[in-house]
Amino acid sequence: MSQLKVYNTLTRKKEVFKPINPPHVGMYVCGPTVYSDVHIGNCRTIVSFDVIYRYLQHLGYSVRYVRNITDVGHLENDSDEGEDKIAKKAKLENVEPMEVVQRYTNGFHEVVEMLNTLKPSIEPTATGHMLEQIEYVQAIIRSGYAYESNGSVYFDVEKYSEKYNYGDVSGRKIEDLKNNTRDLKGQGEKKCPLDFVIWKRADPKHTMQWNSPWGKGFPGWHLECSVMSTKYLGDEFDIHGGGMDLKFPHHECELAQNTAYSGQSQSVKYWLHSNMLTLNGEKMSKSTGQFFLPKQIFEGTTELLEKAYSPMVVRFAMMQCHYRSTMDLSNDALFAAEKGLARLKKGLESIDILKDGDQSFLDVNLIEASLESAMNDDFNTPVLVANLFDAVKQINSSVQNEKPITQEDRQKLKGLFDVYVTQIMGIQLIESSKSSDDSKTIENDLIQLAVDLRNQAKKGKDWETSDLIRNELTKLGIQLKDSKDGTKWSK
RNA sequence: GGUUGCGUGGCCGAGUGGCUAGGCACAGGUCUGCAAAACCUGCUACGGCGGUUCGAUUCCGUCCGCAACCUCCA
Repeated sequence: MSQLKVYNTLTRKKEVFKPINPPHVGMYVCGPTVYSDVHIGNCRTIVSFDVIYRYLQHLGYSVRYVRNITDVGHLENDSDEGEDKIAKKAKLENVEPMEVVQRYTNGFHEVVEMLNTLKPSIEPTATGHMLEQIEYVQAIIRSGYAYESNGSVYFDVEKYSEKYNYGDVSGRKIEDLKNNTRDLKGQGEKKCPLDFVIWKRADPKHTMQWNSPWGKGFPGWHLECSVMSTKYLGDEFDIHGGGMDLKFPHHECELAQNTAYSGQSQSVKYWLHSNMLTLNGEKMSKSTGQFFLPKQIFEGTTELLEKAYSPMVVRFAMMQCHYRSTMDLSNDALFAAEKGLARLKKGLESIDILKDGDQSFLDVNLIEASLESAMNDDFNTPVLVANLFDAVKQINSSVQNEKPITQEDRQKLKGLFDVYVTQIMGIQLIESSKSSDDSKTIENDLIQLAVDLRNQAKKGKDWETSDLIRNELTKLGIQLKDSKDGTKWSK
């Protein structure tokens, strides 16, 4: 069996994955800031790490998956006047900040559930860890890497970089950062423009504020992830994930905070980053309005797409692209994914109609090895999918040529689909058969009646009538398929 | 401007120093009263120019184009 290799942003290499305390694995992924609807680009990251989570479990690891909800502290910008995103939204809509938080947290959960992602083991919130965050700030001040200034507390990047490397995650050099920092207004409280806020003074009008040793205020955005990851996973843990765009400054700051806090410079063993989703070649982004919402795809209510695509189709489209590559979302891509998914599904169904025999036409172990090695190569789902399609091709041609398969291999082959498609990629091939209510039964019976009538017409070679029925049913969105075994229909 | 990454056939997207994924689309075929669907077969690409090499799409250099980050974003 091959070993799992993961691409570590820190070393920019694929490394053999060795957990710190096997069989336990600690994984922290940056979740959403719940100040507006989650868009489909956000979802890609969640789905990417969902597959990673699922695969680690498949390998037998006991994973503690922590994903935060940012409900305070995320500023609009880095200046002193920078406003908290949630507070701003609450003011705008004249509601409680926690109302904003609750609404968009609910929306986020609803969408990621539709995309069939597993829930994290712990989903902590920033507001729920205020004491821990204040203590963390105090600890960093004690260690000498933070200073108070006018009621706010800043992380001292220059001091930090005397002993440690600031820039490891994003691959930056401190000199370059100094030279390229834009001049922002209102940075007077900082010793150096690179310093970042870990505790922010709140003015009296601010709706979200807590008492602290430095007066009333709220935590800086980067702080919560440091605090909550180490609280639940320890000062040293295995995987930290998030979107590429968080490398700098968010993850860079997080790592610096961790190190300053614990003196342990290897707080995270593997940094994993998923790439961006693009729309017409440009990054989806809330701040530029360049995005669409998941529901617009599921319901087909965006002009950029020709029709609606189900969450499973969207998820499958994501699987056909590696998590570290940018993925361009388009109607063509989704259309192709929809057709491909149907093909995969048909392939699975065809396993049942393969002929019994003493020998098998295909080597199931070989297929299994190909699926496993794809996933072990830094979670390469596109290759996994390609290998599955290879299997489908073999299945189809065997159905055609009536080649046999042993009972044992048949079960094993079906098992592979279940494990790799359903459990690891999280794609439901078989729709959960929702108990058909009465009206649906009647509908089905009526359709069957029309089909029967048409078949009677066909028997009498009354093509005019039979085509009329077929065409009218097509107009209603019902497709008829004639075959040797009779006529089947689908919606 | 700085940093990082990318540029693959009609489209989407893997990967590799020689054996040159996969899906969609397209073409031909099987099936069919005709369709549709399904299935089978076909379709040999890696931005330009140099270099290293027996051999490069893959390594190196350079040029062009694109993107991300450098300010909030998954």
